[in-house]
Amino acid sequence: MLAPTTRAPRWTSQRRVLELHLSELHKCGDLDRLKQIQAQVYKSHLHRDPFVVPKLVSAYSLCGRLPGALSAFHQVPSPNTLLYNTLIRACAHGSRSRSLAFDAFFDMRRSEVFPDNFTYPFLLKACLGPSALSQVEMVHAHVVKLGFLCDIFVPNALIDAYSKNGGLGLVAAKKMFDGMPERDTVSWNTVIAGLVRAGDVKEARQMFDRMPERDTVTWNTLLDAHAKAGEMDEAFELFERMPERNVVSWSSVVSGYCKKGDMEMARLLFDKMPTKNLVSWTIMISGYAEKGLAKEALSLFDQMENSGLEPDVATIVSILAACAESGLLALGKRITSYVGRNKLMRTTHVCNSLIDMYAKCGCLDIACDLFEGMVERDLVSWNSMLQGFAMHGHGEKALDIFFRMKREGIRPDGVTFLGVLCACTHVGFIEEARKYFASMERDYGIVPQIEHYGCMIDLLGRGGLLKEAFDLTKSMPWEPNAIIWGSLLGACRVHNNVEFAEEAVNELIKVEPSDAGNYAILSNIYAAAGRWDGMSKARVQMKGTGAQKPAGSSWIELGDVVHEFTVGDRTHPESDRIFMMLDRIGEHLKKAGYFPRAYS
DNA sequence: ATAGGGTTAG
Repeated sequence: MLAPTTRAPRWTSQRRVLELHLSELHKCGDLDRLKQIQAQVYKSHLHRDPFVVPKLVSAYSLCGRLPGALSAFHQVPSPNTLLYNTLIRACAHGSRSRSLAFDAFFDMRRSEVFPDNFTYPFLLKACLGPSALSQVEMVHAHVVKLGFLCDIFVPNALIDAYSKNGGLGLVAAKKMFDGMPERDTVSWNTVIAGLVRAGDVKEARQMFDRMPERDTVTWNTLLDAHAKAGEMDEAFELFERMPERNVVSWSSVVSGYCKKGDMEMARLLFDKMPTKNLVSWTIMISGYAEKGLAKEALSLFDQMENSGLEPDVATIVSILAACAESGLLALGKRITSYVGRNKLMRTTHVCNSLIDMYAKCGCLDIACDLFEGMVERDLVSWNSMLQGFAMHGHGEKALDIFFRMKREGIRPDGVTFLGVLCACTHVGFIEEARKYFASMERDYGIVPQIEHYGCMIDLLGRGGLLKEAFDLTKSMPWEPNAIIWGSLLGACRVHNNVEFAEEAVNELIKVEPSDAGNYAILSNIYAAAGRWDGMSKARVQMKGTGAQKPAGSSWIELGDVVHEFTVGDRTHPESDRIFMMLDRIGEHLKKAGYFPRAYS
């Protein structure tokens, strides 16, 4: 028998309605709606209600408005465990507010509000960055002291947090896993994911084979690991063997074949997918875009829209990155017009991707207009613009950007200095470059990475300061890589220095023995110096390694067709006319007094 | 009554 309906007191039903509205916000994330509801909360005097406020806090967090979450939190004079937990989760969510999660936690402890088993998984999400490992260790100690290891969610979250901290963290994660009295599928999946992240696909696979019960996530993790490692035979074998496939499984194989460049196979599987979501479309479109296949990418983008799916920020950013990589301006412009029609797309992130894409495609004027038109510029915006100018040889403009960002109080990072040093190279500012390089760590606390050394070495070498360039190479805290030896070698060629060149090329061959270009360069250097003995030695050396030099290529986009050219290639339909034009240009150059170097 | 961990696009 059902009990007769009892009428709840008016204030209770009002609160129920508000709670319901607030939990609906979890899905849509509508900020205006949230503000309306918050006004209702105030009007009903529920802004201190211990069950309503947590919902407000998480709704604000889901809308990406941490200040709103914080102010809702601060309305409550003495927050309880639930409210603190929601706040910690809200802070852990954003990338800039992670330290606030710990502030909230310490505040919670000071107020003698007791953490529970829900507190720690949230707090562990906030452990990222340089001091993450010690943070995880601290949380681990708390957990042990308060005895929350018995809730399997907590050790699982610990495994995840530990495993995100490199080799040392992975050791701790495995130790945690081994010490658990009981493990569930998530425990296994988390260690396996950690191993994959660390690049140890082999051990991940061993654990996968040892696992008592695998779910779709387990299969997907390993499938994707193989796909990302370029091992598509293994990936496809797992894909066929797995008992159940979902969108993620299909997306992973499609993505794997795209990365391998096997677009036919990728497309075949993409067409066979039982259900496609925004992610799968993004993978396929970006795959085409990255390969410069404009027609396919454009037509697929239209098909996606026709199927009723709205691209989101991630889709747009991903496609734009692919366009930037291949120089696919046509699709980039199509995306730009899409962004222009959608107010939701006017985010800093999207704008940054547009600037990067236009800059890399050589349209610096458009990139510049976009940059100047931005209302809110973040570090990435400044870096993209700076890098864009530097990359295309506009050293002064790049440095102007650097001075402007300093004036506006933006803290530069390592990427900024990479752009600055690159700009100095283009304008031959050796003295300035030395100054900036020295100021990185001293004034900004940025430890120069091997890329920064590479820039400096390149710059000194180009300037003819070969001795200084070699000295810097040897004083680096790392073993020089192929890029560094290569740029030293380039400098030796320009400045006709055979002694240094011999050393550089021998080192280059040590780190990159299968690149035939290196032997060719060595041989050319001997030839130029009239040392025929050395020349034939280099030729023999190359034969011995079976090295092959992949042909370099250049390409240009006209309309929406990308024309690609390689050395000696005569497959282009207009080939004869192109070579005729090249000859004419060559004549003009000679008349203007330019003679190509004998060896380059 | 209340909220939580692992995989895929960036």
